[in-house]
Amino acid sequence: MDSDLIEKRRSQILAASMDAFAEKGYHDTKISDIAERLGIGHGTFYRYFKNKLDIFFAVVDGFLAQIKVVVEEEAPQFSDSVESYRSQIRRIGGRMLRLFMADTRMARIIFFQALGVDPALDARLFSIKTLADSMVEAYLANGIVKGFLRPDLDTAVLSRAINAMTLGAAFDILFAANPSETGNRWIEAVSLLMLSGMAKP
Amino acid sequence: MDSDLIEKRRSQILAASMDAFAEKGYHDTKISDIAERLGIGHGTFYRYFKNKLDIFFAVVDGFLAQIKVVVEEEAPQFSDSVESYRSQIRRIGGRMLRLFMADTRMARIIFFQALGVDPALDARLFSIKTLADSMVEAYLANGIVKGFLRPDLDTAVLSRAINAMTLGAAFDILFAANPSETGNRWIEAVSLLMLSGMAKP
DNA sequence: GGATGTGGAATGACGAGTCATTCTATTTTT
DNA sequence: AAAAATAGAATGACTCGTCATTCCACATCC
Repeated sequence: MDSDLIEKRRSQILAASMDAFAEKGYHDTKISDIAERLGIGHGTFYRYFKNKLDIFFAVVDGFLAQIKVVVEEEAPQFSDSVESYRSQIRRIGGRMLRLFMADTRMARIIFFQALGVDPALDARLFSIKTLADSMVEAYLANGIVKGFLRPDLDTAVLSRAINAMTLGAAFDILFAANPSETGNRWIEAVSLLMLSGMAKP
Repeated sequence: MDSDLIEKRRSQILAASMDAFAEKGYHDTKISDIAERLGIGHGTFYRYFKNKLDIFFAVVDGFLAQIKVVVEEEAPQFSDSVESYRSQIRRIGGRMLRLFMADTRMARIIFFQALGVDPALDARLFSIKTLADSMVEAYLANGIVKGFLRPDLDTAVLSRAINAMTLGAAFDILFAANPSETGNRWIEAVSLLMLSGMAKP
């Protein structure tokens, strides 16, 4: 009845599931593992979630929604110069990486488990990727229009390349001794690469 | 006795497994699926492979070995100028992408299935990544020494970033209408990005 | 004391791996 | 060269363990 309590239970189960999935992976996690972590019977689980896929979906989808928010919130702010673009890169990159740093479990699940469990989930991941790609591409197009980026850039490919680096950074951070320092190094190195390239001027 | 025939059977099973794994994924592929594709009894499978993990390992490891060869073969050739470095990027990138283009099934398996099946396999993937990272880093270090790359580059991070883009390219190619054209676009866009950056000069 | 929530035993589906048996091809015997 | 013997390759019914899911007896709360 008390929908507050129901919500509370649901999020307890969600949290325990995150631990379990991050630790042992989707297929090796039993419903009873999740229940055991909470000290509840595993039948109880089914009062709160339809089935195993349901909860995995909930776990992953919650995180994807957060990513989507970051991607979309940054969308409308276009810059006018290389300098403001650079600080934009830093800010968006920073937000994205902080998202991954905030919950190592989620990052682990996304990188190691999410793909290939269920077609619908794959599609979800894919659509976020596509969204991120087109957002980055819009930024590049803006830079070309405003005249501070080269006019001949292959924006479709470069936007994907940039997001690939973001993913690479998030992955790297997972194993870094000092995540936030590592994150900053990535942001600096990538923004330099993006704007100036590596060749000696 | 005839070890030729045994080898032949093994590779038939290997090929059928690749199809199956690429199509349905590791967990959803039954040994009987593989056998069915070949029109053999599933008991026969066990004459040629120890178990399910054994064949998955064989499939993935074969491909990883190919990647390793590409990575290692390119290692010793250091360039002296931006121009020769650029053509080096093109050549190595091209070889790598052709590897992924050559067998879409393998690329699918690597991206969607390989991770999280077995710790030993994860470790294998990881070690290839590390190898690739240090190879790219050696190239960057060479460029700095030779004086055609900026001396202040964060080579550790940038080498990872570059490999992340390579992976991004390979992934993109998987879904491209025209893979080889897409591959070339990636190579051009990334080599431009790497050397000159995107900012208008 | 009824309604609602909970635990964990019971169920059933599923699939990996085994093994006794059959089949086939090659070799040996007559 | 036909018949018999042998090796070893192929088969698939069967076993066995593993979970996801269901069900119901019991507890807890109003």
